[in-house]
Amino acid sequence: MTYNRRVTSLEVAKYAGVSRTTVSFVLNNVEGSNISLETRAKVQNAAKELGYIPNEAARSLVSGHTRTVGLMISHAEPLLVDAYIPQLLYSLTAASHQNGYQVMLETIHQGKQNTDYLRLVEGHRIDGLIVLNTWSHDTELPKLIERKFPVVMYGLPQNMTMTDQTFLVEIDGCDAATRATKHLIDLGHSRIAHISFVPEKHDIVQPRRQGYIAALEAAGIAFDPKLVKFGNYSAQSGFDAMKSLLEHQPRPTALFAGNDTIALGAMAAIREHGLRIPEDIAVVGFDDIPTAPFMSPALTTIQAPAILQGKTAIDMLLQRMQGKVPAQQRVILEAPLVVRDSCGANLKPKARGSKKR
Amino acid sequence: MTYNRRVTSLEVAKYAGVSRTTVSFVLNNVEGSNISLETRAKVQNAAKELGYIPNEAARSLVSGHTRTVGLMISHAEPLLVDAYIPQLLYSLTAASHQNGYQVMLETIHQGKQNTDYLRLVEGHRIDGLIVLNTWSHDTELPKLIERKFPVVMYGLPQNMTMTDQTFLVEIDGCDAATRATKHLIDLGHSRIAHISFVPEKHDIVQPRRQGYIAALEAAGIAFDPKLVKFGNYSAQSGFDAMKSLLEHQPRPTALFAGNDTIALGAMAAIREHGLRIPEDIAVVGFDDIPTAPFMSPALTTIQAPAILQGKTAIDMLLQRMQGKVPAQQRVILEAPLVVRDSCGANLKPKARGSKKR
DNA sequence: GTGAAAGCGCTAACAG
DNA sequence: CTGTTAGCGCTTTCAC
Repeated sequence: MTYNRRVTSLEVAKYAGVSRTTVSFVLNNVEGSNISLETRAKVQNAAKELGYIPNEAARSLVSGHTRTVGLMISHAEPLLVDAYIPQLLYSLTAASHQNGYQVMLETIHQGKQNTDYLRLVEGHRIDGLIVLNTWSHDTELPKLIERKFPVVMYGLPQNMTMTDQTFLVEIDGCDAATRATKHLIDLGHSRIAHISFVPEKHDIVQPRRQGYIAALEAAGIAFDPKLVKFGNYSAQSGFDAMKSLLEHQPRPTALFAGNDTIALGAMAAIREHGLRIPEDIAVVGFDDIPTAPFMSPALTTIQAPAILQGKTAIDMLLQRMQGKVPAQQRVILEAPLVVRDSCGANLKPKARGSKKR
Repeated sequence: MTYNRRVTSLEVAKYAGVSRTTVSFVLNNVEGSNISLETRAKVQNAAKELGYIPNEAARSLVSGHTRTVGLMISHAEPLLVDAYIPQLLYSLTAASHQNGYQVMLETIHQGKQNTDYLRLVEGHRIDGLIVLNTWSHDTELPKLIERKFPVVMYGLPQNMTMTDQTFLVEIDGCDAATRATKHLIDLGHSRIAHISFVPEKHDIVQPRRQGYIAALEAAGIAFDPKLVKFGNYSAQSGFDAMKSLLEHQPRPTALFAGNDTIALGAMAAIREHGLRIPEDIAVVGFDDIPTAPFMSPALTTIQAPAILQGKTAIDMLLQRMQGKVPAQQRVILEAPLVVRDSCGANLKPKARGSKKR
């Protein structure tokens, strides 16, 4: 590679007629260093003219930090089919860059429960870590957290308990699921099916299931395990699960789906079965992905605040990386139910409304 | 931060009773260093027992490379609403990790045409760069490429020409658009609308538009600029654009959408207008996002090979980073038309088929 | 076969 | 107010 281009701080120093120390002080804006405005300007000009950009490896070797946050996605497969993580990614990278941090992506594929992300930490490639999908069999993550490495998670893994080093940005999935299910109950449904992800693989799913059951119990409806199916995060899995639910007699009259993508697949199955939504089967989703308002019919769903969640997580992590203690250890964000057409609530009062969000 | 944990190669050396050189040779499997199997084992044990992980900053300071690839997404907004980039991301990170490379994400937000990604290059934080959405006003990227820094792009930006340093992994968007449009023409349509992204912002869109026009011309159909609308990549923009197209008289009888998400929004507008798909308006999309088979009706669309595209780009970049010259400078991947129900081709011959992909 | 020593480019005490 | 100097932890040439 004839890729030669190495302006070092020494060259800048020579060019400006000062020492490397001065260059470092000026360019890093070190406080308490009384350097004349004139010298400052000379250095800054020299740096600009030579196109000097410090070598980050050298910088982080001596400073001990990297200005980089790691982003671990334990199950990367949802990226392929679901719209929630991409939104999080957008917000996470935007917030990081705004604060001068780079983002290093560490994904774990195909259920390979590896701990490669530790190399990022131990190899001093990142200053902090955001964990998107926790994976409860990971025994390294709790250790890392206990060692006070800055970590922010999107929910508490099943194999961990809160300690003073646990920092979370989450929604109350149980409460949200209860509200979603209750909404269907209030509309007169009692045979309400639920399709979710495989709980062993996804910590996020347990609260949603619990909330679903809680709502049924609160209404005096017996919980029927046959009305619960597990797929993955994909539309295909929602389609398949719904097909099998439709063979159940008596047929369910409503569905609470574990996410919007599953709901989309399930709705396709319902239509293929010749049934109408919401007249024959009402559907409520979870996440409010951007395409939810444009589904047919527009999807009633729990609005998970992806953008805010990303920004909040970075704010929290930033504080931890600077040695501060965030105001809250556990930030719980609002997740309101957005009523559209798929649940049937808009059926009687008036004709279907506009799809504008 | 009481985050103390610094096993250095010196400690490993001491523990194993050898010198740092030996440790380095053993752990890096340096060829030509005759080290006894016994010593090797001692070192490897020591490293394992002490939990030694080399400091990457030190390593890359001296070696000059970082085992990291940069991933630049010029317009990050599609992440919020479209499913194509996430798939690419999945495949890109999977291929990188498989080859022992980390992925650094550099996103540009809100049309801020900055060149921050240069800091990754000049700061020696990455060994190579993948550019997802090119941005034609960027004058730095061509320079970087000319300086032989390893770059692989997803299509040639409008302000660049092929040189021997240009490496691309793309699809023939023009040809694909021609085939999509011709498919509609063959089904008897002549008033075919087209909704795409704003061309000034998205290099990818021009070939699609050209292909659309080429197909019309080949069939002797006059191109009507009023049938072409520009939105962005979102469903909302497709919805809005379609609403305005539906006011056009005589109404278009078919739509070729610039991507599947736009198609989804457009279909919602068509339904809201009380029209049927495909009977009143046939729809063809572009990308084949994973939810396309589950839309209502299942979307006929051009299948863009996201997964393969990601893998191929990494393969190419890997070669370039190792100083090799890839076999091809310009890899063009297949993008077949997938016929489902939204185009109407399945209407006459038989009832609508299964939605299984 | 193994070790001593130099140096990657930077920051930050410590003198001057 | 500025310069000298000593490392950060690793790789790698060159002697032993």
